[in-house]
Amino acid sequence: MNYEKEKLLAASRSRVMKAMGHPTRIFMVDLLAKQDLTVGDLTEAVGADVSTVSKHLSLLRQAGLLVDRKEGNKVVYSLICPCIMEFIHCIDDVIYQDAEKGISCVLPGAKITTGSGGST
Amino acid sequence: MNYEKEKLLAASRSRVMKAMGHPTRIFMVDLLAKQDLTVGDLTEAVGADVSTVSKHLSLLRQAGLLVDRKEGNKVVYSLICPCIMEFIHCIDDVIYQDAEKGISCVLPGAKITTGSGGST
DNA sequence: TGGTAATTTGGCAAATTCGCCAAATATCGT
DNA sequence: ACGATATTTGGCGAATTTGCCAAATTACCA
Repeated sequence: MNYEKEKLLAASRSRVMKAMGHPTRIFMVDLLAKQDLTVGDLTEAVGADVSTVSKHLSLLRQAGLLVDRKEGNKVVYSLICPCIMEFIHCIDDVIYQDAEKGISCVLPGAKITTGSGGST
Repeated sequence: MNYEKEKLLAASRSRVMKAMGHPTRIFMVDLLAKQDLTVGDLTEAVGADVSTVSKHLSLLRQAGLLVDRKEGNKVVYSLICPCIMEFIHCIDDVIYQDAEKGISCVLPGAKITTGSGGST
């Protein structure tokens, strides 16, 4: 089989995934899920150069995840699709499972039985 | 605020996202959502070098998205978390919205109202 | 045991991404 | 209009990713 359509779809999907495949970018998406924020706000939260943050935001906007609007002096960014966070919580499930396997252990509240405690 | 926890979480999330942030890799995840497949099967479907596919699969496994098992001569890969596909379908929503804005237009069956008729 | 098929690993060049600085742009307040 | 604040863009070196080839590894079968 050729999988032409599937590959095109995969290309589009991967673009959106890749947009979120960066710590700073998904961190900002997380913040924006709670409230709209200006570039300045996000810059302070992220703790990187403004230009870096601006470029990350631009990338997320191009991926179709964010919209921006001008408010006086500032630019306010908003998350477009509320379902994104549901989606991200699904990812968290994967992380939990990883954690159980000892791959990573960073989810707040994750109950990791490290140490010699026998897994069944 | 410091956002320490949030940043750690973001790092984990971005790892999983990044794993799917590649056309070939998310294409394989899509295929594996329908049925388990061997490296050989996937290599044929993808159309790249076996070693390339193997490395992609290894990366997805390390991200906690796939598991592999040996069956005789071959290695069979399976998608761990069924919810991944729901997650991906949420991404598709973003793509649809992008398409409406003319950003991209690749979803099969997407109804894009550009002025001129496009593909059949 | 030798040969074959299936998969993984090492290595390397090309391509892409990342983050900072400096400069440009836009808007506000006076 | 001028200076200050907020954001974007250009550019560059550093780091990472990607994909192919060749070689190593593993399991099957005669």
